[in-house]
Amino acid sequence: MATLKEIAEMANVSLGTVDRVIHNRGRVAAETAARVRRIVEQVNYRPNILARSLSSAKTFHFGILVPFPEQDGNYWYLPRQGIDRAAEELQVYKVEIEYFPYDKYDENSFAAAAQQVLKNIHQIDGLLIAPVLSKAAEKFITQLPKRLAYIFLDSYIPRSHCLSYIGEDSFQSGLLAAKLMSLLTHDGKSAVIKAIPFNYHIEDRVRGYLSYFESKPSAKVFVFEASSQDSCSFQNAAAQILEHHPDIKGIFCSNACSFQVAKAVYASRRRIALVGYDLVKENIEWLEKGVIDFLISQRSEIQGYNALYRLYRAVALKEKIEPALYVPLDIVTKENLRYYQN
Amino acid sequence: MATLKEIAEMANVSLGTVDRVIHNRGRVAAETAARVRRIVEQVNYRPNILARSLSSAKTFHFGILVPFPEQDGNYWYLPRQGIDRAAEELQVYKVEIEYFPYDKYDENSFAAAAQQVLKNIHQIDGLLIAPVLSKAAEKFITQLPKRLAYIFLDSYIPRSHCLSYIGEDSFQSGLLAAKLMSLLTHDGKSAVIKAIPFNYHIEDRVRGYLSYFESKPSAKVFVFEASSQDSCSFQNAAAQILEHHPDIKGIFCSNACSFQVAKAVYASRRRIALVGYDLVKENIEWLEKGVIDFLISQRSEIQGYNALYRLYRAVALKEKIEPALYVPLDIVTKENLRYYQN
DNA sequence: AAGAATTGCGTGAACGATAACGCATAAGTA
DNA sequence: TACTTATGCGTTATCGTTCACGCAATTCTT
Repeated sequence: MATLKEIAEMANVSLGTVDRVIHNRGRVAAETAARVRRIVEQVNYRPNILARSLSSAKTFHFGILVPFPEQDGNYWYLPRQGIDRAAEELQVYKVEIEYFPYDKYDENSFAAAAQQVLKNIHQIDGLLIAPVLSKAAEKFITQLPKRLAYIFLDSYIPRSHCLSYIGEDSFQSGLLAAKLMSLLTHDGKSAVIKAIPFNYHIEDRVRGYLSYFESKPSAKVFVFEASSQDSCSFQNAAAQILEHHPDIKGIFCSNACSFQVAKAVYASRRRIALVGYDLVKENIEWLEKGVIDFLISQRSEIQGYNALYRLYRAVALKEKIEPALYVPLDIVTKENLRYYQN
Repeated sequence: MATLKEIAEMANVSLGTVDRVIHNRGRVAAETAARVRRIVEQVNYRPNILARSLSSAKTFHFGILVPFPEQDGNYWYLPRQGIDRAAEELQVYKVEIEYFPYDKYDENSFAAAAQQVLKNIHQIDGLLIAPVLSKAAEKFITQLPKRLAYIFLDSYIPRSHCLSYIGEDSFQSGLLAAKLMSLLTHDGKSAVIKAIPFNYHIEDRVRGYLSYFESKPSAKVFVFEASSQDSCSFQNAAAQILEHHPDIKGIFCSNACSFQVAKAVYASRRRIALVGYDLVKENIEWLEKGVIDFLISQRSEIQGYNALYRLYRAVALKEKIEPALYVPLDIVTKENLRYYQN
């Protein structure tokens, strides 16, 4: 691999000149610059990242705008773990992160976090945003300086200038859930518990689920709602379903609160197929107990890890990154669970 | 993070002395060494990897002993992809790899590859071994110099001094396959196609499969064999099964040759549940077509990637690494396939 | 006791990039 | 004309290691 020094020799200039050309720092004659650039192309120069981050005085500051970890049945701990892991690895590359957590059910809370970010915006080199509160987030990103890079995690805002989106394909994930339910119940009657308030992901999962069964009219599906803010709401909803639908064969829980549903199913002493989401601690316990049949995992830890890494690569290494990364939808059951933990 | 220079100042010695202490290069008074070591402990010194690999003249050479990529229905391309990806990333850290591929059905071929390795052994810093031919591999590792680090990929040799094993838990993987088959066929009669010649993994998968159904006597299971050396053998075996067992509900193919089985199932025009292994190209096609219902993937690409990375971390960074990494057993179906492809 | 070998320690040149600085020469301004 | 300012380019210190080298002081030879 060619070095700046070698290129300098080939172009009959000094190392400093090559450096100036590469970084467009000016103070180079047009002719010389062209000559250098040609050679740079020719030898397919790639800067040595090691040398760069060793020499560069620059520290990168990334802001992380995500919901409080406890929210959505402790779901938000998972991406955070991945973010923290990436941050640790990136320490040697002079990367520092700061969390600006918010309450995902409170626009004011998001606004306050956003305000914090904007206050220090000149010393922030990039943002990782989970735009769960889409309206508030949409407003926020218009207030960002144009140069500022940001990546969306988990959710997405169309027509934004985000560098990349990392998350699941929710529709397909609902479809997958339906396929599993179809196998478990032999296309029996099933209930969907939709988390409210409105969330793009959840809606999409439910749409995916319903669309799978559209072609199977024998498999009846009923949709119910439960509030993801109130931890008991899912349990109550499930209990209601079980009480009023003695012929129900399965329940699909559209978010990480599946353990609440499991409690109700367990209490009913009936054999009900249960498909849910995400490897939060309590879900894992109910999966092990055999009350939850399948959990669909969206590799939440990996999502966080990859998101921060991509932000780093885009901002620090100026790499072009893929506009979207759809993470695998892992099907987790009692039999393969242990290999997904950590 | 403390640097050598800082430690040197704290210990009232020069940078070079600290370096000698840390690397046990001698030429340091016992007293001085102790003093330096205490401070090194105290400040929890971690060498800066960037600076290290930038300055170090040392290039690491790792040998890769794996079967030819085409073997086992092109299976061995997958780990190789991961190894290559890791090698590319590790280039800046001065890592070079060399393949010593062998024919997994020919002990002589392995011996020849091993001979090649031994010939250049003094310039090799570590080995990645897929000890598929366990006897030959066992003999080989006794011939290695004691200092030489090696990691097992895919398969394992007990009582060896390997740094780590990376692969699947085959028994559990067979169990998982059985669970899926049980769902697909409602505990109907199923056939297992066991790949021969003898292979520890395959045996274990089959044992896992059978053990799952032991508790369900209604679900009859028959075991057949097919040679993984002869590409048509699986197709023929499947055709035989389908012909002689009109009441069969599902086939479990114990290795990556599942696409051969799919051909036979497709030709029979019967609706047969089919569970197989690994995301090789042809398997993916039959999964998309709906002939294969589930593929269990052992993250073969990731296996390769992680294996080389661990070898690097163990040898170059002298990190302690986990003695075993059981990769997740991914359940891949038509609905979530696309997110597993690369 | 004179010379050789060993021990203890410091020095300084890499590695490849960043970025400040300095110094000519050229162009613009009063 | 004498000055500032801009342009074009080279030089050099720095980041944190590695590692060869060199030079005393000490110890071992014979």
